[in-house]
Amino acid sequence: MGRSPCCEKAHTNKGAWTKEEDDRLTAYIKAHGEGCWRSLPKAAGLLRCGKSCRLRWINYLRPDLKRGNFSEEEDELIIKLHSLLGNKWSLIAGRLPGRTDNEIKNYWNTHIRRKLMSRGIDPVTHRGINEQHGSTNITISFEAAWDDKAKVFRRDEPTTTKAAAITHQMEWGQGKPLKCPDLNLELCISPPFPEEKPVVKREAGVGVGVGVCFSCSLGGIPKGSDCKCSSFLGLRTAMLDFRSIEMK
DNA sequence: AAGGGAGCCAACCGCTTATTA
DNA sequence: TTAATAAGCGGTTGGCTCCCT
Repeated sequence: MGRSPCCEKAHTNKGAWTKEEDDRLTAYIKAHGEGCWRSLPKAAGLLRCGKSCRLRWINYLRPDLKRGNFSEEEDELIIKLHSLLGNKWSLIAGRLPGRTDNEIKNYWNTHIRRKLMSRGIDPVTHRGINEQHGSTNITISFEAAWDDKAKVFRRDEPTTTKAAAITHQMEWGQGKPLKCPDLNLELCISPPFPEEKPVVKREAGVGVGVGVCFSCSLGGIPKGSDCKCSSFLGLRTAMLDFRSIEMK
């Protein structure tokens, strides 16, 4: 059995939105807010799929959208974020107020990719096109136990099945090192430790300070305002604080 | 002026993840 | 615990516009 369709295809419009449809959708959301997308089209008197309404609102009608050309600062921020996050457009968009994931994705594919190529940088790996790739091992391990009361992972306790499940969910190898030709890093992610200062590890004469928050450090949101440092990469399964990522 | 190709972007599709019963 | 459903996400497509020949 396949998934049931999100809407009745036979009675829905497709393709470009008309002015009237836009007005209806905008008026409805202004009056009732963003609620259940599935039931919205009927309630708003639109012959559209809920999914289509959601997309139209998020990508085009939302009043807080910036629109217009990307600034040089936005360009550089997108490049930085992409080098850290890859094609996680929604996460990148979250750091660029007024921009949507779709807009950034399109902009990346049409402008930035070419811009990087012209600089001799591979847009996928963010390394020089002519650079030789070295081999890399990435090992991610959790040494923590899940505290069900506090809903947090606690360090310095034996690894639990839940911690192992997260490793599995991240698809980073079930304990086996992941070979990645594009990075020369060995990473070790451990759970957050609120009172602890950011970890700085030095090895082979190279110090890596990693008290990093995307919002604060990359300039998206002023520190202390709306910054939610603890929701690292949107991972909700466990509270992974980027401050606790150790690099060696 | 017309035809064709390239670029751009809105919208769709299908998959994954989260939530609910 | 499991299945069904809803929402979210990223890749892809299709159509419009612009530019070049």
